[in-house]
Amino acid sequence: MPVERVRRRIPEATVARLPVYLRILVEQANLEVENISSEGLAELAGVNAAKVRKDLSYLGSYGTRGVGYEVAFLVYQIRRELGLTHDWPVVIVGAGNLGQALAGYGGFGERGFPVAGVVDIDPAKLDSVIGGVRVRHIDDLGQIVQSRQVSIGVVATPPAAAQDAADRLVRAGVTSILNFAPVVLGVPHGVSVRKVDLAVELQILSYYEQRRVGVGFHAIGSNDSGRGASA
Amino acid sequence: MPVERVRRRIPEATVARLPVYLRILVEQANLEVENISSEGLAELAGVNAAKVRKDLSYLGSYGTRGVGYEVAFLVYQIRRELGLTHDWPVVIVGAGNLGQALAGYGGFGERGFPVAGVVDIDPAKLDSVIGGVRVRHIDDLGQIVQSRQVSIGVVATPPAAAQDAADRLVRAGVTSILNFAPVVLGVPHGVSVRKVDLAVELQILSYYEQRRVGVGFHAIGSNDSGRGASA
DNA sequence: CTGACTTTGTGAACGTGTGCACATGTGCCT
DNA sequence: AGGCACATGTGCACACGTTCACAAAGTCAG
Ligand SMILES: NC(=O)c1ccc[n+]([C@@H]2O[C@H](COP(=O)([O-])OP(=O)(O)OC[C@H]3O[C@@H](n4cnc5c(N)ncnc54)[C@H](O)[C@@H]3O)[C@@H](O)[C@H]2O)c1
Ligand SMILES: NC(=O)c1ccc[n+]([C@@H]2O[C@H](COP(=O)([O-])OP(=O)(O)OC[C@H]3O[C@@H](n4cnc5c(N)ncnc54)[C@H](O)[C@@H]3O)[C@@H](O)[C@H]2O)c1
Repeated sequence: MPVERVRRRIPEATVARLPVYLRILVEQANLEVENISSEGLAELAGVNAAKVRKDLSYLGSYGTRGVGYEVAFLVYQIRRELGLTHDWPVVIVGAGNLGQALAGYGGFGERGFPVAGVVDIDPAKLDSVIGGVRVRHIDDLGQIVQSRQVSIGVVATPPAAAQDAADRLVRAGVTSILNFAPVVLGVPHGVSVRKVDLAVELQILSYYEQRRVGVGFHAIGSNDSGRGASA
Repeated sequence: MPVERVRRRIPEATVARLPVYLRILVEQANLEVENISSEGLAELAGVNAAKVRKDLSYLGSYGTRGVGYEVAFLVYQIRRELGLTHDWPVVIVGAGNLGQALAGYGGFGERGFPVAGVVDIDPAKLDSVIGGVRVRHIDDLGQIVQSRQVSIGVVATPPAAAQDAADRLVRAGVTSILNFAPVVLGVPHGVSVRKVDLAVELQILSYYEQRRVGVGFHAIGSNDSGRGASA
């Protein structure tokens, strides 16, 4: 009886690396590379080969022993697993310094995250056009989210307004938030939040920089794959 | 014999949280709060109270049982541990969309990371002034790094130029790099790299968003402290 | 068809991080 | 002075993540 296969849960750490593999694989596909070994992919991603194999094994056994992985097929599988088979329109709250840079950046649309809207509370910002999108009033948020089926919101307001922005996003129906303001957002169950805090990143670098007194190197991880080696 | 106490190694995960505690503690200090309990701090930071205590215990036993931690003193200790007792000037490579937003953002200087310089390779970008800093040619990088004692560099160039930017930073003497380009940078031993990849963040959100079919919530961690609860 | 070679997929050992639970220390109130 | 309430600091068990090492599975040349 072909019961729909139960979705394996993929470890958090693996989920964070899959996008990196995906980017590299797409690049390789553009270079007409047809197959890639775990070692080759590991090299390009700056990680251990065993880690690559274990990560990919969560998707299923899609490699061929003695050969490696078929690039195009892996791209397809990772896309599917990450939910990138369709676009995820994004709405940006806050059309300041950062909001404008984000909205004007073409890289998101290319990767399946088109900017469905940019909203701001400041009347002076309204109706300017950034990256082909007109800045609208924050009261239009609900309408934008509904009509464009937005489920991801980006908070790019000053820290003091970030919780308000998040509340409005949630009320409008958004269920995932990427937060650039240096504050901890409170959200209801059922809503995911990821934060990007640049000052924190610099402070972490500062910590290792400070310790680097006479001593050698540090590979830094956590967020990502820091690494030493080569040049 | 007062031998200089051997520096305890602080776990990576703790180092990543200390800046968050620090920000909250500074806020509390501004609100004239004198003492704070691990529970209170945990609440504000969106983490477990035991974790807060363990994290702080790596700095030493600076709490008072029955009372909590003295805010001002903790601020001092965390600053010291993170190496924030003095400023860390930063040089930004790439004066595009993002580089301009970063350079124009006052928040870094406030937190001890003044922008010592912004460089670009495109003659058209030269001599424009962003956030009080004039954009200079990338050939001036060495001079800027030397004269301002810069040890942290920010890469905000297109992906194709990122490795070149990193190489130049390293050659100029920079030993920590914050990379915004979606590529894996190769650097020599002794150089730390952290990367911020916004597309990756969105793709991680996409993964959890996709799975949210009927099911409840997800707290997302890794980078940070995602969280569920309240509104 | 055989055998040498390549590379995957994964069991198992290890290391790191988390969170409970509680003994221990501190301040306050009577 | 003594007792009580409170909050820290940490031992311990468990969960999660990483890496090694190797059998199994496949390729390819002759
Ligand atoms: N610019 C950077 O490079 C940078 C770097 C790190 C962090 N950040 C953080 O990103 C956030 C935005 O930074 P920025 O430099 O763009 O700030 P900004 O002041 O330039 O822009 C903030 C925008 O948000 C709008 N806004 C204010 N309250 C709002 C509300 N309630 N609803 C909707 N919009 C509202 C403002 O009108 C303004 O246009 C801040 O929290 C900042 O700390 C920015
Ligand atoms: N803008 C965003 O919101 C955003 C978001 C996510 C990621 N990024 C990434 O950040 C990076 C910068 O993005 P952007 O939008 O600012 O791009 P951009 O094209 O606007 O700016 C890039 C700048 O780098 C300069 N440059 C090119 N080669 C250089 C070199 N070898 N040395 C020094 N400078 C050089 C260019 O002259 C240009 O001014 C890209 O890698 C992009 O993928 C940007």
